[in-house]
Formats: sequence, structure tokens, C-alpha cells
Amino acid sequence: MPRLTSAPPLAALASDLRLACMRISRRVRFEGSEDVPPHQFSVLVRLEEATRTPKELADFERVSAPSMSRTIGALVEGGLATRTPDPADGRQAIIALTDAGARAVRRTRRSRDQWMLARLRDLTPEEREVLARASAILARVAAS
Amino acid sequence: MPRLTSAPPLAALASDLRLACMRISRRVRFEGSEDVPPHQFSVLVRLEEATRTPKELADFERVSAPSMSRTIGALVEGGLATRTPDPADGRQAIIALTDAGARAVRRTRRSRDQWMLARLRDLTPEEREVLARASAILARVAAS
DNA sequence: TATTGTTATACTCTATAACTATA
DNA sequence: TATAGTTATAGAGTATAACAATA
Repeated sequence: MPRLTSAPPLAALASDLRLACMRISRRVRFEGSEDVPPHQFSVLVRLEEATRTPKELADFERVSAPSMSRTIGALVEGGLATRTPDPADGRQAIIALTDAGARAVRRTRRSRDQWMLARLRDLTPEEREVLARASAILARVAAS
Repeated sequence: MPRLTSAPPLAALASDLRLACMRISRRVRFEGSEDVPPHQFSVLVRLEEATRTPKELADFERVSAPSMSRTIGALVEGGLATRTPDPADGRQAIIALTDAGARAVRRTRRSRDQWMLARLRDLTPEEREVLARASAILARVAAS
């Protein structure tokens, strides 16, 4: 039974969709047993793709250079990342993920997925199909 | 042109959907010109529905009583909320929204909606229809 | 001189422990 | 005694300003 949503006011959709996404995020954050603080986790994820310099990480996380310096320090201290001088440019450092760091990312990710997975099980196949299509659209929107 | 997603692995959907929602939230938070800090905003929203006691607010926000006491202090100081003794139970206080607080909520909400609204304009009607249906499902999931 | 990064310092939000007041 | 709330104190995370090293 498809609902009649042929021409919903765009502003209402924007507001409802934003709220729904933020509430999902909130629940995920609350329900998941976080292994690593959120700001550290963001950096670890970024390091999964490639090694980065502190400046790159600070720009991506929209955080000041000193804050990132501190975060990196905590990651290195915890054995989740390494900091080595860049042989090509002595001003820069290269931050890389350790095996323990990679494991921490997988662990946190798995924990965060659990709550969502449990909820999806209660939905109908049709609803899951809608969410699958929406997921692709939202991913594109978030990246735009 | 509907994509073939007849039987996506549920775990993959959970992960993709969660990530998409969290990234949308992140973008909204970054792009919006925040008027009030996030933790204060959450409390103001909660007060929109009804007056609350500090304990109720602390429980809902999953924060310690002293933290909530401090947050409430900031809101009262800023003229966004009021704190009055409960005539029925002298131990409790009643926290209520002021007009300025209600305006601050609307302002922040509008700012957060702007980014999402702009993105929706670039989508096709079909994509917006999918998101409208997904929004309702996600809202229900987040509340479950 | 400009860029990269760290250290110094301060502010905010968080928490636990200790305290006051009321039930 | 138990509950609601605040104050005291400390631990993270953030920022700006100042500094060191390299390009």
C-alpha cells in the first residue's frame, strides 16, 4: 500500500529526512559500545584509505592543527597509528594505521552496525527495498 | 530505471544505511551555522514538547546530573530557559523554554534544513519519492 | 617568507565524589 | 534513608597564539 506522496513540499521533506538521519545517528552512537572516541575513529577511518599528513587530517576533520596534533598523539600513544617523518619534505609527517588500529576500526564498525541490523530484521522486504534505494541516494547526497 | 536490489545482504544494507545517515548528519552539522551548541540544542528541543525536571533531561540526554545542571545553568544564563522550584516537590526544579529559546530552536532548525533542501533540489522526482518513503521508515526505526 | 607541525595556555563539556535540602 | 540537585575537582577535546624547523 504505497502512500500518496506525489508532491510533498520539499522543505518538509528536507526537514523530516534530516531529522530522521540525525536521530538514527544518535541512536547508533548511544547503542553501540564505542571502542575508540568518535574523533579518533574518524581519523582511523581516514587512514584506512591511505596514509595522511596531519594537515590533511585536520582539514578533513575540520579541526585545528593543534587539536589534530593532540588526537594523533593519542592514537600513536595507543598503538593505533604511527607517525614518521616524510623523507621528501622534512616539515611534514606521515601518519599511518597500525594493525591494531585497523582492528579497532573493524570492531567499532561492527558494533555500530549491530543496532541497525537488528532493526532491519523487523521491516518488510518492501521497506528494506526502499531503504536500500534510499541508502544509495543518501550516500551520493552526503558526498556532494 | 530501478536498480536490481532484490535481495541485498541485510548486513551490507545495515552498514551502508548507517554510514549514509551518519555522513548526512555530519554534513548537516558542519554546514549549518550553529546558533547554540549541540548539547544545549538537544535540551531546548526536549523542552519544546513540555517542561522537564533536570533529572528527566539528564536521563534523556544520557548525561550525568552535574553535566545537565551545568547545561541548564548556561541556558538560563543565556535567557533561553527558566528554572523554577516545583511547588509540589521541593527537591525538584521545573525547566521551561522562554520565547528566546523557542526562537533559537527555530533558527537553528532552519539553518540545518538549508543544506539538505539545496541537495534535494538536485534530485529527480523519483529519487525524492524514495527519500520521502525512506524518511518515514527511518523515523519509525529511530523511535523504536 | 610561507608552510608544517608542536607547545603553551585557556575555555567548554564531561564525569565522579561530596554536600545540601526535601520526601 | 532515599531522591533531586548543586558545588568541587579533575580529565578530555577544542581553540588561538607563539614558537621551531624546513622549503
